[in-house]
Amino acid sequence: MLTYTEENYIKCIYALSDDNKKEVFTNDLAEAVKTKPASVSDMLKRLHSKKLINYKRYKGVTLTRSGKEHALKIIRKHRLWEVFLVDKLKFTWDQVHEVAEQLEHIQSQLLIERLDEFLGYPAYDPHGDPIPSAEGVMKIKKQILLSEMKKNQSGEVSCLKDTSSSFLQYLDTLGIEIGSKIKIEDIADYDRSVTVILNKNRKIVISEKVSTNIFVSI
Amino acid sequence: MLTYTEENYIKCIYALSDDNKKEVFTNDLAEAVKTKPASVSDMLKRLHSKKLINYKRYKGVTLTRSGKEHALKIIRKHRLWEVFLVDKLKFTWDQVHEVAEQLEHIQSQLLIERLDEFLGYPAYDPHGDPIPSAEGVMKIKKQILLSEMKKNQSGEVSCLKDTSSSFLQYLDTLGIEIGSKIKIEDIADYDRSVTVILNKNRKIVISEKVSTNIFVSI
DNA sequence: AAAAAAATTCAGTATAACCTAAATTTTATT
DNA sequence: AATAAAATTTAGGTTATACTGAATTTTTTT
Ligand SMILES: [Mn+2]
Ligand SMILES: [Mn+2]
Ligand SMILES: [Mn+2]
Ligand SMILES: [Mn+2]
Repeated sequence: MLTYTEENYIKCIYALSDDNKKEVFTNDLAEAVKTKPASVSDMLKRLHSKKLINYKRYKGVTLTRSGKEHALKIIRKHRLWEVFLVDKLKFTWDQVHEVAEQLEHIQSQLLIERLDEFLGYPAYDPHGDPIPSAEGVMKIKKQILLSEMKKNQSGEVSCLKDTSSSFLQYLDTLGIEIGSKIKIEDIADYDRSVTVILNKNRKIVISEKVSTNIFVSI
Repeated sequence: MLTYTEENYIKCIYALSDDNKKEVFTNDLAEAVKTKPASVSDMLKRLHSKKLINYKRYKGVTLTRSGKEHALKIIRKHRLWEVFLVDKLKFTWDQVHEVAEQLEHIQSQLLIERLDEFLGYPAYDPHGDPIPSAEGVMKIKKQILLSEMKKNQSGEVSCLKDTSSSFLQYLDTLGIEIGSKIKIEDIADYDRSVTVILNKNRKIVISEKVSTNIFVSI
């Protein structure tokens, strides 16, 4: 059984490793878990002795098979709880993350199975992120960043890179949500801001900072 | 903010104090939280310094106003989650306690308000225990132990003193649930076992060990 | 009132998780 | 290749929680 903190490290390593494809480095991890590199080194030793990570001093870490399984379980729980909060308890998409951070650590196989069933086996969370199956399989959607789209290209908002409250609330004011139809009308050379036709009926201008945080399926 | 363990102590003190009417003693508390009296003494000092308990060495403890408020909030969360698990996720009444022990520590005002609303503001949990209001008011039902009923007296099963899985599962085999109609047909002098008419159509015999763990409203 | 038993506290130990500062290793630059 | 810079680890220490065994205080029994 992992401690609360160990679970957070594992989850973080998975997130920073891009589905366990890249090594994760101590300083990046320290920043992500809001602690000091020295503390991370301590923890990496622990995680290694528990066979959750592959670890060679100074060389960065990856998750072992077991570590990745743990990570996907926690992500599954986090995202299912987010769906619960939005669909059943009428939370807004910017209110769910903090609570889900706590709920993801609840230990009960039965609970999460039944929750999944109760929610109708959702495939995506409120921010468009895919929910891993009970077997630990997560299918990645084909999607590109809005900032990478060409003029006149169309698509549908599928997922958000930044899920901070402030970003989500700003999207609310813009009227952008998961599933919104997008067509690129123009891209300004000067600042890379894009003019977008939203849901075929509204024209809005999006800064580069925003367009690099929105994924679109095309 | 209280730690997980502090919350468990506070809840336990409340439970052992019979709604804060009696002092609670170190050894009893140690047994209840499954630790050593020496550890309890440590914790009592901490809880005292946080002004959650009234504490005089060797004299037992009671909760302060603030301590009691905390206790009732935790109990409220525990029981609301139990209702959720049974009503929405099809848990049986003997499966909920362990998970609720974890869920009761989730910190979110909004979550518990919305959960309460989602469940339709239930007054009782699956074991018949009253759910404190958001303001911390818990109304005690008028009820007596089945073992204290007289011959020919009638009533309705309202609450269970023992909520262990084994007891609840035994009640399942007897066909007893919250709301079951009860009439005392006979009481054996020899072992205090009672013969009961259940729901006006079935006759069962109940040992004293069982009858002292069932509350009945009359 | 003294002795025995029970309850409680005190003193010391262990573990998880963190920190700062210093040392080491790797990488980048001259 | 030598030096400088950056990244990482190690060393040593702190705080919070919770444990055990010994000492102390209170209560009960004789
Ligand atoms: Mn989230
Ligand atoms: Mn999410
Ligand atoms: Mn319970
Ligand atoms: Mn209950």
